[in-house]
Formats: sequence, C-alpha cells, structure tokens
Amino acid sequence: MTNSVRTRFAPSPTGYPHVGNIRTALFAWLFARHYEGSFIVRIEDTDVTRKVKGAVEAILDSLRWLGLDWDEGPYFQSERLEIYHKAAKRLVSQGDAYYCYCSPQRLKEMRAEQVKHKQPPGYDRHCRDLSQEERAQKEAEGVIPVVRFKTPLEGQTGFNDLIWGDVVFDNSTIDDFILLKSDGYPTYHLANVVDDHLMGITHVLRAEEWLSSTPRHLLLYQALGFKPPQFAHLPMLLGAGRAKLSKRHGAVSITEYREQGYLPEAMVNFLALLGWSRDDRTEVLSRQELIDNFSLERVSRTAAIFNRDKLNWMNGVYIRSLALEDFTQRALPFLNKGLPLEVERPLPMEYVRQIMPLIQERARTLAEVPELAQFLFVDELDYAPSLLIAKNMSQVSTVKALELAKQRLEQLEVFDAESLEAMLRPLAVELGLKTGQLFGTLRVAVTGQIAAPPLFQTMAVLGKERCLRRIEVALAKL
RNA sequence: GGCGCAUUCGUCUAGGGGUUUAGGACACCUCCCUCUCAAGGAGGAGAUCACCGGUUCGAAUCCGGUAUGCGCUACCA
Repeated sequence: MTNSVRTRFAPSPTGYPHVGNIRTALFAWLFARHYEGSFIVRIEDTDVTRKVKGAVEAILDSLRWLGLDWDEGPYFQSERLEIYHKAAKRLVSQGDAYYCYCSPQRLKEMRAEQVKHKQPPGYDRHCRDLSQEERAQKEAEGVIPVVRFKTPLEGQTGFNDLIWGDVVFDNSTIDDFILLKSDGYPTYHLANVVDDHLMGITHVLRAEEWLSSTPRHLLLYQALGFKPPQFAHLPMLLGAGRAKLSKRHGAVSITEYREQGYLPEAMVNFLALLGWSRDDRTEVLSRQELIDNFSLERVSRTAAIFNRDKLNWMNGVYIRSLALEDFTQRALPFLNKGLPLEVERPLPMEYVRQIMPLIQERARTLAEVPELAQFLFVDELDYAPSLLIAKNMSQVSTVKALELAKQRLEQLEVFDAESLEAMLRPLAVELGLKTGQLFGTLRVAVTGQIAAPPLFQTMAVLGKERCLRRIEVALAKL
C-alpha cells in the first residue's frame, strides 16, 4: 500500500536518550500507529567525533521500555555511505553541488571577519565557480574537498508545515551548506534527505530546531528529483525557567526516569501531554487511547516545560491502578536494591505480598517503595523516644497505655485488622485517651514513624510476635 | 547582525469573533473523611489572554507594530 503512513525516529547516538528526543519518537510512533502505518528507526551516526559508545543500545532500550515498537530498522547511516556518495556525485555532475577546497582555517577567519563587520556569517561561495584548472591544482596539492550544495541565489522556498502552517524563506539567506564532509561522511542534510526518500518516509516528525533547515532539505529534494515528505515540527521541551532542559532540572535521560521508578505507561502518558492534548479535560489516557486520539492538529506550537510535579502525580495514578501482583513484580527490583543490606535476601515473598497493598497506595515512584516499606523489614527501629509520647500525654500515661496494650495484645488470638480494631478502640476509652493518642503511640512503637499505613493493617501484617517485641523495645526506651 | 517561529493562571493546557464572570489538570491553601500518612470528596486562591494600535456592533480569538523568548545561521545533529 503506497499511501500508508511511514514515520521515523532518527536519533543521533551522541549521548543518552534525552526526554525531548524520546518525546519526538513518541509522537512519530503515535502518528504511525494512529494511521496504521509504519514506524522506522534510523540511527544517524554520521558524526564520528561525537559518537558515544553504548548510546545506540540505550536509545533502543528506551524505546523498548516505553513500548514504542518499530517496524523496520534500526538502519545505520554509517553503513550506507556509498549511497550518499552517489547522491553527492550526482548533484555535482548535475551542477547542483560543487567541490569546496577551503580549509577550516580560512572558513574560520572568514566568519570572524563577517561577525566583525556585523554581516551574517555564511560561506562566501569561494569555490562555487572554480575552473577546471583551479580544481585540478587543489587536487594535485592533495586537498580533500567537501561537497557543497549550490543553493539558488534568488527565489524563495516555502512549505506547509503540518503544525506551523506556511513557512517561507528567501533562498538568499541560505548559504552553500555542506553535503559531504572531508572524512567521507555525509552531513545530516544529505543523509537525512536521501534516507527519508529511500525509506519512503511520508511524514517527517522532528524537533522544532529543524524548522529553519527545512528549506535546505526541500531544495535538496528538488535537485535530487525526489518528492518531499510532509513536515511536522514539534515544539521543544524546556526545563524550569524556560531554559534548555538540562541536568539541573533533574533527569534528562529517559533511562534515569526508569531507574527512578517511573512507570513506562506514566511516562508515555505524561510525554504525550507535553505539546499535545486530547481535549480540555482528559489527563489520563491509556496507550490505546493515545493512539486512537492522536492528531497533529492538536499539537501545540509553544515549547513545553517539563513539569516534575505533574509527572510524579501521574506516576502515582498509574501505580495505584496496577494489579497488585503486577505492582509487586515491578517493585521487587527496587526493594531488593533499596532495602538495607542487613535485610535478608531473597525477600520472603509471602510477606512481601502482604505488605504491598499498604505501600501501593502511597508510592509515587517505585523508588519510594523501599523507604516506605523499610520499617516492615528491619529488626531494629531507630527513632527518638519522645515520639512515643503523644499530644497531651505524659511519659507515665504512655507507659501505662503501652503496657496495657501489650497485655491485651498478648491475649488476642486472632491477630487480624478487624480483631485489633475491635480490641484497641475500647482500650482507648478505657484508658481515657483519644484514639489518636493511643494509636499514635502504638504507631510509633510498631513502625518507628509518626506517619505510616493504617495501624491495624500494619500490625496485622507485622504479626503478633513482632508487634509485641517492638512494644517492649518502646517501653524500654521510655 | 540576518532569517524564522512563538507569547492564555507558577507549570501543562482548553479556547479557533459573541454560548467566557477565560474551562480543566499539577502544585499551593481551606474544609470533609479519618488512628497518622496516602488516596478520595468539596471549596479557595491564581491569567486585565506579553504590550500598543487597528478591523468589527463585538477580539484571547483577525491584521500591523513593539517587546521578550526560542531556534537556525558548524566539515553537529
């Protein structure tokens, strides 16, 4: 089917996958899936100097983690050099490109001069009209040339961006950009255009920063005789203060979010809402709902700031919506990693399953699970004795309450939440205490914390023995 | 410097000439629920829609200018 939509994600492996890039991938993927088209991954590894080891795997891993499955690829541009060479050569022989022998040194000086005279920096087209002889001489000198595009000096190049509408540029503002570098690698412009054509890409969804380069690409498509795809430039992603998203705004690499315990579902949902909206009220959308509803018409044109708070909230929503067993399985690696070393491994799964319902409602990220659950695993609780004494209580009344509670607890046969509640509520009355006072004291004794999951359930999962022992320890502290 | 683009509550956004006293969400505050926390429920505060001018009976919505921000202006992508 020749009309079917084909989009691509074409990252450059110069670092770990940035959330901004991944958001771009997400949109391209959603667009392809919405139209039941194909999503292609292409690695644009044409900058040898900036290539980072392991980046490709990290990028692919991230896509897999988020469930952004691809239908073709990954293709590697570094393996397609001949194709670009052929294209460049063809452009030269057609008269649409030329060899440039200018040294980096000369270019640098030229630019400095231009800036000094407040002129727009750009190549001065020194080699554009070199004669046969001049070229032969440079070749003889052993100068390895680059190939530059012979940009039309006049006229305009415009296009209709699916998101930004009509955009027009004067060709005179575009210089003779490089197509093929002297190391034999193509620049983005050449490789991208050639590959998008060869791979049958129908819609190019890419970051906004490419908007100004699009006329060059269009000019290239024209010179090459290729039909250009449709373009859709996505708004950028920024950090707090509208600054470029960077480390100081928290994680920028998607892999870090994974390590910090964010769910891929939440991440996808959250990222989708950065620059796109379904309507004026829907915040939580499943993967399928995202696919069903996605459209470029609803993509915004303004840069979005990555809002951690909202991500945290959304992640909590997704965590709470998980089936218990699912949550347990996902939390387990975090528990194993985050619980103190003294806690014996492997963790007792029967016990883990019992405590998970208490934790699931309270965790916003999986990384919070160990700290929320720690008191349920460790043998010794570390807390200030003063915490045991509740509001309007004294040491004496606290000791009395704890002792009586201990006594009654020892007699309790069935140690479940209902029985505990049935026993402890009247006990508060008996002691002349408010439930908050008694329960608060017990909570600290049993959990070492003033904030914890509901007391009766907590005590039930801890079990009679452990509770009694902890109360004894508390009494000893007083 | 040149070219391009953008500008609605702190943030993400809805809005596409009158139905808007500009709606929702996060965060924040209050109250309710309640053994604490979390979750949930009900409220509150928060945007003269960057500014100026124009078009129009009527503009956040259309047009122009200004300001600010961002992007591109590399043998980086």
